[in-house]
Amino acid sequence: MLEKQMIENLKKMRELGENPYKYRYDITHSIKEILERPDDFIEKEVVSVAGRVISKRRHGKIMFLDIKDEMSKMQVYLRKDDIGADIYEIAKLMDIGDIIGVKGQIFKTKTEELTVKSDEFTLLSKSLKPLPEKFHGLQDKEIRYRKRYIDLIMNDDVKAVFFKRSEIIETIRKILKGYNFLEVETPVLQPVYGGAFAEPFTTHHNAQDMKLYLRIANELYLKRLIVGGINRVFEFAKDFRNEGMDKTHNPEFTQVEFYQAYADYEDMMNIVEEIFENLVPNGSIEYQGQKIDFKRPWKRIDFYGSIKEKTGFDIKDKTVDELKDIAKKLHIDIENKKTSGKIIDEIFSETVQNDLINPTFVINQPIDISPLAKMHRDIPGVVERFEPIIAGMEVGNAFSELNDPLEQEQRFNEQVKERKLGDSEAFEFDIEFIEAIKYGMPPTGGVGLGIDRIVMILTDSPSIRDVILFPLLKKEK
RNA sequence: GCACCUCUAGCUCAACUGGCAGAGCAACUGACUCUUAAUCAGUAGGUUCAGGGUUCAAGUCCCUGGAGGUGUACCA
Repeated sequence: MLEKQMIENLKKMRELGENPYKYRYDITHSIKEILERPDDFIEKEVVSVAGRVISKRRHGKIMFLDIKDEMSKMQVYLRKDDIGADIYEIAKLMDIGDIIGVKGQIFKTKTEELTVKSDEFTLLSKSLKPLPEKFHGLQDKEIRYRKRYIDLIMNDDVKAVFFKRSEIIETIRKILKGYNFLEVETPVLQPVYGGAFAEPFTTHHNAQDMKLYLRIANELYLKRLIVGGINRVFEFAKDFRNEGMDKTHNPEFTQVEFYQAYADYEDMMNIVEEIFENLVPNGSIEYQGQKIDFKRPWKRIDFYGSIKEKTGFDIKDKTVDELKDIAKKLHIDIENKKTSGKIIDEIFSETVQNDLINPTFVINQPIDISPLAKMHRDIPGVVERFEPIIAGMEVGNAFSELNDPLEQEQRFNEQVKERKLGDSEAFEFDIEFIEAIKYGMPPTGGVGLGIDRIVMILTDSPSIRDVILFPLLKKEK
């Protein structure tokens, strides 16, 4: 009904000789600029601003509007006597949601509100769908995610999250570029997937009649570039994992991975700390009611050691049956976990991970859950690896990269075995990657950081869907 | 995947143990030249997510399906 009325208003505008969809409009100032230093504008230069009408108060021959541009909103005062009777007729046909431009001086009303006194009024784009009610805004989560544009129109804090997201990515990029890392692009479509434990999405290339996977990670390609002599390399990558969705998982998500030749995992911990030092300049933030302190150096805890400390059990060098027994004693459900690596990992996340609120590097993970990491130089059975944990969330993964091709070959073979034992997430054997590192890969440190989770933490968002503009939803039926 | 919850006007929400489907905002008509959740008078607006069942009677109870949320599983 309302839509019918809005189309009716559009028609009436056309009958009055108005084109309701203009081509351009000269804006002299953003509303934000005017609000920031009002004294420079009040009763001074003529400004023109443009934005969406979000509310309308008509009083006979005058009207007040609130318009909103990208960042801010401001009141507009329209007088029939100022803009002319013809234009005032157009203004009367304007609906909430229409996009307009106004030109005039800034003044303060009796109630001290900064207002544009419009001498010229231009309807720039007629809307034909009613916006949600102004006071309660848009609450329905389904509409907010499915039609994010309405969410952005109505909810300023949502817009702020995505501006912040862009800022975070820019900060990371700037730091890496500052250290002469080269930004590259590597394939999303991969004939062999690898670099992480996950189920891939599969697709098909018709012309080549070839099965392809959407990447679950870009690690093995970036390492090829290290082999090729690009000594510092990074990529902001959309990765895809064919798995369940929850507060911290979306099937497509963003990671930044970076690799530095001649560095080890200690060096990479320093860069990660530096990145967060820049992302959180005042040293601490609050996330979901908990204070998080980012001051360097971050706490480091040993993978096996922290489990022992927490539970009293030393789970290193145990058989699968012994591990199952320990898990049982700790009341951890490991029904679906078959390999010792999976059980160990589960014990860790159930006992230690959730309590790590302040940024912590969990270091020296077991070798059997780290097929791309180099063995620890001193401690047998573990690798040189760290996972940064913040607010109980794993926000990254990093190692001194394994560059011994024969050992890598062996590790892939282990994965193939696990795959045969039923672990559908175990690696495929990537023979081309082995070939690449056979040409010689320098010692290298590498890091992957989960951008979405980092944005969640820095914007105090409880769900990954709040930091992804268009999170995956089922098709509407 | 499983469990629980939700789905009513464009939006935000009501409707008792089954008994005429309602309000505010938005919209429409009229009044109003400093209002701001403008005000005042009036008007209109519904496949109650879809389909089936029980009943004299279903928004409400039952079944099937859909979408969303929360938790859990999976997921490094």
